[in-house]
Amino acid sequence: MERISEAEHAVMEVLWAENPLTAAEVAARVPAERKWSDRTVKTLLGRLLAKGALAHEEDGRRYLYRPAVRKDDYVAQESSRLIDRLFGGRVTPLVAHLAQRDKLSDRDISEIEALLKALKP
Amino acid sequence: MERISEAEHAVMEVLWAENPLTAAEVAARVPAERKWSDRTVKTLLGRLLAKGALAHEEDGRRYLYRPAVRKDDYVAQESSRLIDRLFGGRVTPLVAHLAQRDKLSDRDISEIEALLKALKP
DNA sequence: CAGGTTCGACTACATCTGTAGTCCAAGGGA
DNA sequence: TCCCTTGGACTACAGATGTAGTCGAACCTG
Repeated sequence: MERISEAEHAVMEVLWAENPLTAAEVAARVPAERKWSDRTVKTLLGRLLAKGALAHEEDGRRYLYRPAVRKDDYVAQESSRLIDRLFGGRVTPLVAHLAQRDKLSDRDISEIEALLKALKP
Repeated sequence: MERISEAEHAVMEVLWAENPLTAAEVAARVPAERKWSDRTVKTLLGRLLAKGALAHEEDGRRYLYRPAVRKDDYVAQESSRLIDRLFGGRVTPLVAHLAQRDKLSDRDISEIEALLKALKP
């Protein structure tokens, strides 16, 4: 799976949320803070197509775009990437780090505990 | 704190592990898989200096480099970045994701549970 | 049917990255 | 002293990325 850049990721999010969409529809749904012209969105759609991250079907003379990679796979890949690079591939140091940096609220802690408990046989 | 690229990060790791070091010493300590010429390492050191991620003191006509940002801060920043982008800034979904993708071994689970228990008042 | 509109394809261009190469001055060895 | 080495500064250059602009064909509107 070819690497998806940050800007491209914003486009993927739109299509993971709803698809298929035309280029104009995607542009309309990209978060407004980006302030992208629709040219920009089209460029990103083109690059994502070329990377195989999107598929398209023709609808008259337009394309309807839909994801060709699953969000979950993308998220897994990016997460692993970070965990490998910063924590030697181990999850515990990541959690320890978050804990130490006070990134975990009491509520987070409870939720995660419940989650882990459910995982145990 | 200006963004540190992946290649630059490899150089930072060397200096976080041991410092101060000369450029040649850094080059000697970079993981061999990188197969970087020492020119490359010098370029990266220069860029990191320019970004303020490193500090240098003069030692004769050479520089001794040392980190100017703490590893922990860097790690925190990169972690937050990912969690914000992929999990809406919440940690629980990250852990849930890792769990669901079988990234958590039984041992991870036990370790994390112990860690969380220690955090509770 | 003619002209404006909309599409995708292609082109542009500055910046960042990865990976070096060149240049000149300071040092060190013969 | 003279040359070779070593150091940092500056330059290079291709590929990725962010952010568009241009162009020709197909459509719709009047």
